[in-house]
Amino acid sequence: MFTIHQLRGFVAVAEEGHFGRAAQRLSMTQPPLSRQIQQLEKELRVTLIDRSGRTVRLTPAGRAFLRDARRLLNDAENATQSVRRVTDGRAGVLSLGFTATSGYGVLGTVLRAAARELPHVEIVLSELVTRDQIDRITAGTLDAGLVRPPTPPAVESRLVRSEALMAALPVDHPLAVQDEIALSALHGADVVGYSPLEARYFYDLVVGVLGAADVRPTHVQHAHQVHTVLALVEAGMGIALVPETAARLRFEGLVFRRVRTPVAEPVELHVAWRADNDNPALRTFLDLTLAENVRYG
Amino acid sequence: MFTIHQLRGFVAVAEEGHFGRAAQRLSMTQPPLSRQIQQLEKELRVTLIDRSGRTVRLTPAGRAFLRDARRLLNDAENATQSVRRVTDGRAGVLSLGFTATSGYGVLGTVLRAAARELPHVEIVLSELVTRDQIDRITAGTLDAGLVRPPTPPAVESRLVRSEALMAALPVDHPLAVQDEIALSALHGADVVGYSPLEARYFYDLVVGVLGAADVRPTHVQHAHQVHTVLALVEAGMGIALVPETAARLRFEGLVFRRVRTPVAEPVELHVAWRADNDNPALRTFLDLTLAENVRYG
DNA sequence: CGTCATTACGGAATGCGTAATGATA
DNA sequence: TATCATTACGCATTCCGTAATGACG
Repeated sequence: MFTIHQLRGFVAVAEEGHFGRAAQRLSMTQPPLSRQIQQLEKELRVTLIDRSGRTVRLTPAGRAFLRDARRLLNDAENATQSVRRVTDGRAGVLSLGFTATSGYGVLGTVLRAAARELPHVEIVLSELVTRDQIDRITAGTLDAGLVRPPTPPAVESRLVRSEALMAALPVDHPLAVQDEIALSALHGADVVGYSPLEARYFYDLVVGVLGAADVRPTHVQHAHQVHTVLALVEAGMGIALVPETAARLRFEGLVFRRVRTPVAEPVELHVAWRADNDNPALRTFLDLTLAENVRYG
Repeated sequence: MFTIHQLRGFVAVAEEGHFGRAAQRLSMTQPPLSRQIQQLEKELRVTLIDRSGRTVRLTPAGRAFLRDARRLLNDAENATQSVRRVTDGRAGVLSLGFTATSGYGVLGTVLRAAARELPHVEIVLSELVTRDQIDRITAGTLDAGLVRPPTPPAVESRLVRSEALMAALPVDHPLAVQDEIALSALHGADVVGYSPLEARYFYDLVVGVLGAADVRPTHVQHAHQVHTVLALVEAGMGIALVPETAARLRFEGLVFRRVRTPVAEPVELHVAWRADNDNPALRTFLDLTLAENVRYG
């Protein structure tokens, strides 16, 4: 196989049309350059340069090879630049998990910021519940995840965004006339809740918020996912407490109202990753995700 | 810049996941392979392989570079094959001239045969009169041309196809009722002829054919190109003698009739080229063009 | 005969293989 | 401690530069 050095030599000679000038351009003397080309030709078993005259003229094969040689040199240079970008975290592949709910709000902001700031980083997305994300992060098949707390000590995590709870209720519900709904108003009301296993975080959150206020509603139904909960509300099964961003899911006949809770924004979304993950794109991705304009943008 | 050898080494190690086996595959021992990779990494200023354990694990940068390295090796191999095809005449660029009239018949046959037999040869076409084709062939800017004889001694040429002359005449012309028209029928008739300068070959041909038969028609008009001649015939200016393949130009209100000439097929088309042309694609192209199935296909 | 490419030759650098060392599971 | 990668060292090859030769205009 020929050498990249030989390609350089050939391209220089072809472009200068002169061994002497080509050698000068390559900071060397003519003889080794002459041998380089000879060796390249021997390797290819093809004559690239017509030496019948004293002038340098490419053969048809030489002209064809010149294009390929230029492209190869260019690609080699690009490969170098590209791999350096990967170590800088400015290129590469990052696998990112996210929960269904985070997809309505934070994920879009994060992806837009990444597309803008890290155009060479390809982000591979997987919608997964928090538990599965943590498993995969631990196993090393996921670089980062947008998850609900808590996270085990084995993985790092930081708060990305916290948001308020809102009440979702049918537009014709008596409470819908109010701008803001007190927790006490839910006492005895029909409430659509979350599955204690599959939606552990929201289950605990809602139970905690209502329990602290000593409000005991009637739990009429459980669902795994926020959009299912909203569908049940729309079907008239009751009221639900959902994160603020879920209000982006426009359901016909559904309204959202502020709920005053002890903690103003009790719904937390964290980004989680493994401390010893060596993907450089992870660092730049985390810097980006934890930047203020992404957290609140 | 890194070496193609280093790329080979890296790809082997990455694929085998083991320096020893990779070295075996490359028919060498581990130590130089190990150094090859180190040098590649030093050159790139990037760590490609995680050596923390005893196992070979690629870093994210390594995974990214593996793709590029494979592609570069593949492209280099392809470039070698490709340039060899050029010297075989099975690839490359061939510039071909043709006269407007040859475009109606032979050219299509030639191009179809070339596309079938020489798929890697790109044929660049130029429509030019014979005189300009000869000039460019002599100057070396045209590899071959489909021309009318005669050609000067400085260029080689071979007959590609000869064809009969036909009379083109308006559908309502008195002579149009005959299947075949005798030259003597043209005596005194209005005939649309060819320009003695710009269409020298056809001018000489028609004058020669008619003169030998001692037929003296009335030359009403000259034109450079066959399709112009036909347009004049259609306009009722007279009869014209045109090559057989020109009958492919379907003009409304125009019919073609056989003409009995001393030589059955007096219209010749030749392929011309310069003897010292070093484009290997020219040889294969000529072989193809002069093959029987192209000459008569 | 002057310019330009190729061949000739000597020294430096590179690269492989064998042997020794180091590190990990 | 056994396996696997890296470092150490000696030898062959490669590659560059200077000098000499050859060829075209």
